[in-house]
Amino acid sequence: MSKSPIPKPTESELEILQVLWQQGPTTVRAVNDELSRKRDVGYTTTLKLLQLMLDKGLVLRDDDSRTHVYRAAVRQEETQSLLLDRFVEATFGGSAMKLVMQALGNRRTSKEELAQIRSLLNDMEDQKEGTDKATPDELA
Amino acid sequence: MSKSPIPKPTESELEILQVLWQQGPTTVRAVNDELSRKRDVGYTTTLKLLQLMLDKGLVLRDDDSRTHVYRAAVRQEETQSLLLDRFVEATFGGSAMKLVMQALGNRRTSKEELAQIRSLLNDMEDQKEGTDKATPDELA
DNA sequence: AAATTTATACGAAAATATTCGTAACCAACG
DNA sequence: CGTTGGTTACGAATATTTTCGTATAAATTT
Repeated sequence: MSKSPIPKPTESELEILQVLWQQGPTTVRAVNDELSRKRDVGYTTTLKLLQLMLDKGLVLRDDDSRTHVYRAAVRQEETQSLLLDRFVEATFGGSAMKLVMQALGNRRTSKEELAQIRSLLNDMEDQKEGTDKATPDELA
Repeated sequence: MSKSPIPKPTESELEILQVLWQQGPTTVRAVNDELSRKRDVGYTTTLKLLQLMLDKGLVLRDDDSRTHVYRAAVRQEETQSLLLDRFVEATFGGSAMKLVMQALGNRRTSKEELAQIRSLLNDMEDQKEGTDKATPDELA
C-alpha cells in the first residue's frame, strides 16, 4: 500500500474538511454557504480552495454533472491524529500528558465526559495488565 | 491596565518561545544554537524573528549590554491554552473531549501518567460535588 | 433566442510568514 | 591605529496562504 504523501491541510483547508466530514459529499455552493455562517468568504475563494485541495489529494470530486460534488479524501481521525501530533510537538514539546491535563483542567467538562474518560483509562490500564483479553471498547 | 492584544504566535515564533520558556532569558546566539540543533537556520533569521516578536509584544528585551537578552513576555501556560483552544476549535470542532480521547488513545502512555490523569479526574469530580468555593489546586 | 443566473477555470493580487544579505557598530586584539 | 570577529538593524527576496476578478460556458428564465 502506498503511504500518503498528502500534505498537512492549512487552516482554511481544515475548515473545509470539517464541513465535508460533517455533511458528506457536498457542492461548492453548499460548502461556501456553510463557511459563510461563520465568516465572510467569497464563492470563488471557496471554489479555488477546493480545487487546490483536489490537486493536493485532500478531496475527491465528482464532476459528472455540471455542479461538481466534492468529498473528503482523507479520513477524519487520521487527519486529526496527524495534526494532533504536530500540535503536541510544537506547543507542548511532545508531551501529550501536559496537553491532556490542560485540556481537562482548563474547561468545564461534564460528569458524563469525565466518566467516559475514566472508562477509557480503565481500558488502557487493563491492556497494560497484560491480561491479554480485554475487548477494546468502541467509544464515542 | 491594558489587556493583551498580543497575537497568536506563528509556528516559528512558538519554536522560539519554547526555547525561552525552557532556558529563561537568552541571547540571540543561544536561541539560534538551540534551534540549530533541530534544523538549519541562519543567525540573522533568528534575530529578525526575535525582533518581530518584540514588536508584537511576544518577548521582552534587555539591551543594556551590546548583546541583547530576550525573554518571553507571555506565560507558557497561558499561551498553550490559547493555542489549545484554537486548535480544538479548528481540528476537533470545539470538542476537547474528542481531542483528549484521541491524545490518550493514539499513543503509549505510561501507567504513571495514567494514574496522574486519574488523579486529576478525581479532583475534578470532587470539585463538582463539593462546596462552591473549592480551593483551586495547583497541579503538575 | 436573448437575457439572466449559476457554474468552473485560472491568473494574479493581497496578505502572511520566513529567510537572508548587507551595512553599520562596537569591542577585543595585535 | 587597523584588522578581525561578533553583534544589531533593516530592507528585501522567497515562500506560502488566502482572496478575488474576470473569462467562459451551461442551464434557466422571460
